[in-house]
Amino acid sequence: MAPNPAAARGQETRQRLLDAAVALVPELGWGGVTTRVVAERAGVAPGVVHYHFASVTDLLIAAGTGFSGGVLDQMAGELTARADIGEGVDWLLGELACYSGVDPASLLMVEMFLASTRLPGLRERLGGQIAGFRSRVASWLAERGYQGDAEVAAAMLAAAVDGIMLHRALDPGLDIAALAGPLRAMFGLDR
Amino acid sequence: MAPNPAAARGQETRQRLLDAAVALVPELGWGGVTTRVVAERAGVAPGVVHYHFASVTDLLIAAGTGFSGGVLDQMAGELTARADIGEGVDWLLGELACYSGVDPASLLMVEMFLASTRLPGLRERLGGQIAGFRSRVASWLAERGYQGDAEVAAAMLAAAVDGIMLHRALDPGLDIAALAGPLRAMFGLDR
DNA sequence: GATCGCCTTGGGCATATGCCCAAATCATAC
DNA sequence: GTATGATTTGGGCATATGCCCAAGGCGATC
Repeated sequence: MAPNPAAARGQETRQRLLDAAVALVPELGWGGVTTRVVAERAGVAPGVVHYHFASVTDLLIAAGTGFSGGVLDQMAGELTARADIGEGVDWLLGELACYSGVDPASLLMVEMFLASTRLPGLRERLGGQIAGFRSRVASWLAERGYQGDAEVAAAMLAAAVDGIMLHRALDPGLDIAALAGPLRAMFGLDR
Repeated sequence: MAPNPAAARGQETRQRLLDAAVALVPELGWGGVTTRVVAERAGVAPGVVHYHFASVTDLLIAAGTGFSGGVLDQMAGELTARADIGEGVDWLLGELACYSGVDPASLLMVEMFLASTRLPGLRERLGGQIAGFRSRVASWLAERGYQGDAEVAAAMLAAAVDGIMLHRALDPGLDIAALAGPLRAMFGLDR
């Protein structure tokens, strides 16, 4: 089976559709991304969408989980590379400062949370990714000598991160750096 | 100006539309609520929607902010009635246990967060309500002897609550009670 | 009974949507 | 040159959408 060059081009336009979807969901909302809009953004004819994907929803799920998987994997990798918990929390808050709460990445994540309540397929995939993230963070916490249930602390940390993201969307003036105090206290630091 | 009875009936059907919208947004998503669906749920003809509201979006904003205002007001009232911070945090977690994360109230709140990024009018109103909630909680924290910046702690608490809500939607097995440990630690309790 | 205000009805218009499909395209293999 | 295999095209269909509007109640006032 020779590596068909037409097939290769096909994979590339498929990727362009995925990229377009990732960009459009934050702009228009999960339900606002339509066949024609995503095709136009990707620079292809409308029919291509249903050639590469069974439905618009399928495209959105593939695009969303592809994005979230990458983000969570990289974030877990960088966090667990920190030498101690305090340093990790500080790094995490630094990262959060880059996310305004109304940036595309944050919005896409929240859109996926919501859509997953109506799409079992998405829910299963995203839930698995988050569980993986939590377990990696929990191992890191335990290795770095966290006193208490590391699984619970990791869940609380992940929830806090997303909560902060959510609230920054409404109040851009929220001072991220200041939140370090309570967050560090949560892990028994600064005593 | 006599209290016109026809006008009174009008206000009642207007309220039925608001109630229907509050029920439908969690079921179908913000963008999934259409003129005809909300009219049918309210038991009125489709035309009524655009008689009482300038647009479907207007209806959704009015319904959403009406709901969130009530929830936040009541929650702030009950929380700040607690005698000390530890008791308040425990009560809050108890409340959260009632919200599954996929219950209508939680979903409506998150839908509003997202929609507010695309609707300045909604954003302004919802942002104001959250700010009010935070300032009430901050006063309560300060009065109860919280050591540190009460405004920051209130913001972190509110964010944590919403983050927990978000994560429960994906992982119903998340043990709320266990989160009390890190949360209490955040306020310097249990030392 | 006639008049007046407000609410309600149900249909209609222009537009947008998801998905489909016969025909066109195009680089390669023969 | 022609056949092959895929991708791509652009239009089309049935349906759904937001918003509008002329006509119809319906109770209160005269």
